[in-house]
Amino acid sequence: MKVEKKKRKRAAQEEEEEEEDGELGDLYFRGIAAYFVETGIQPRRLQIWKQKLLQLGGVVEDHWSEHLSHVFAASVETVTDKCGRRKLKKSKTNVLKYTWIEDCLKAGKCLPIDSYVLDILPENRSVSRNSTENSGLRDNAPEKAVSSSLQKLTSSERATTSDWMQIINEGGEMGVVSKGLHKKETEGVCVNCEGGLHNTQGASSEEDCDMKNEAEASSAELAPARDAAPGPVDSLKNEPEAGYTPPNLNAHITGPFSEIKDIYKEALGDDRRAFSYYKALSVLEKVPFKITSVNQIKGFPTIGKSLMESIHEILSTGRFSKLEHLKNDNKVRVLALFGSVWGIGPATAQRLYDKGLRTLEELKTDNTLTPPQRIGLMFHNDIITKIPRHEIKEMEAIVQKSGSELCPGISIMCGGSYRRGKALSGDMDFVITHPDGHSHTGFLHELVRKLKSEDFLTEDLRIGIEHSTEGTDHGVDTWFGLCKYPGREMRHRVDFKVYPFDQYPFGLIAWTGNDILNRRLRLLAEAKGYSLDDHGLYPIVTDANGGKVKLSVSVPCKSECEVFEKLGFPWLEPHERNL
DNA sequence: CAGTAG
DNA sequence: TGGCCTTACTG
DNA sequence: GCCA
Repeated sequence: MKVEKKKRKRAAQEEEEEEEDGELGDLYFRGIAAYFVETGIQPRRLQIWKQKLLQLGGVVEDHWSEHLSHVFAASVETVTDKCGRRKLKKSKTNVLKYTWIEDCLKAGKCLPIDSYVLDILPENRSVSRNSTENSGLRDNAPEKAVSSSLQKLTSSERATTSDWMQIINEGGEMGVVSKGLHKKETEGVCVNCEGGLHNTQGASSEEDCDMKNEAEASSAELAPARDAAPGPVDSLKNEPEAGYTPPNLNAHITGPFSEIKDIYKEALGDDRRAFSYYKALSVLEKVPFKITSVNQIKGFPTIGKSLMESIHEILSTGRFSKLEHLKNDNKVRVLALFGSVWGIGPATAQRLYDKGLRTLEELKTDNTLTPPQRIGLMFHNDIITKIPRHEIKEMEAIVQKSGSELCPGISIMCGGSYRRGKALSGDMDFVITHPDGHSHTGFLHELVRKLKSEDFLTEDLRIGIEHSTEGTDHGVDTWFGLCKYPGREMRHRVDFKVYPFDQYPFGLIAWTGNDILNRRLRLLAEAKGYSLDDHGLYPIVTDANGGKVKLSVSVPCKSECEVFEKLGFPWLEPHERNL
């Protein structure tokens, strides 16, 4: 968490499409008009594919129709659910696996489609396949279908495509939220929401039950939308969630980028530049193929001129001179080391350096460190060590058990990167509430005391405000500190946040992240005349003087998915929030 | 208030 | 060229 | 650092 839960900036905008692309030579996707069946595909990968397709001369449509040249899907099942078996067979559309796009990108050219065709079987789903018929259909030269489909592309359809890109690319400016996404929202949000709450990791049994009821309640409210589209809902419900953590194929780039990002942030205090690398990292990590040429990522969002040059250097020479330069600078190295200590930022690191200190050992002799910094220093090595998922799961159970003993019905959930399904996390973020709306008051102090007595919590780093018993304020109890995995002395960073029940969904979203999602939700809220933070969604109204005023009463939301829904943002399972 | 964190 | 988050605690 |  530590690393990724930081600054968020305005993410990249859509690039200016067709215009300049028209002059480039290698638009090997020219003439392709495609629809993407999204079921079972990570949103980020979809984004990249669509982007590349557009970039290289193709057209992406947000709905299926028979004039399209290509349809891409993860499997036969998903595509037939979405488009209908009969229609597909009737049309001349090439139905391909997504791997075709990946391989084309890798190859840098348009490959033959033969081995990528998804065979649409006749009515019975049995195994027998009519390869003759299929191959006959598929062997149509793409150009043929393409040219005709191109002619049918009206300017309005192209505009649709642009809208799509805009949304995919940024999620900002969502005031314009478009048809394609909107459709998906109304179809999928309720059922997905239910699934999402079911899937929440390690909730105590009572709490799991509560959450389930909550989800069902909200599903019921939205029943009309669901009833309106039974087919797609079924397919979404059965959607197999493949690979929560796709392998990063571009560690040769993201590794050095991550290093330089940390240096900019923790040693040099250049947050802006650091965040540029951070954003680029989140894009590069999800590129579904190994980048071997900068041409493959030309025009990607968040990757501008400078980063392109850096990537080019890494690809062609295997080195990253900018990073080497920084790492060879002894002062930068010391600043980065000091800055990696919890509680010590760039300014303090610089001050300590100026005092002549050079190592963590020497730092321990300094008497100007604050108590939290001293603790951060003492357990520096522990704290920077990532925690394996299964250990977090056990520790979550410990906290839940103690919490329940203390206050039956309390809900304690570990959010952060753990909830997003990561295999390793830098820390643990516990988000706590109580469904009765009042028992959370004063709970945190007791919980911390009990967990300390059990030798689980060890050191305090920071203690948050006291929660008002009146409930008129927005106070959220917080506690930051360290804990021990049972039987071991190593310390881990732990955060607790206790929310009143009505603010809980907002807190849970905020502390599940990731940062980029939070940023997008916040921008979207802003565009729709709201202000979103970790305890509510507040309408912004214009007062008599024309000034903007944030109402103090939040739009009520009983669940995470209700927040997504109110914002008009397509529902994302926790593991889908690694944007 | 600056510095720091999430 | 300037904007790129917000809020709250520590000392 | 990226972007409008």
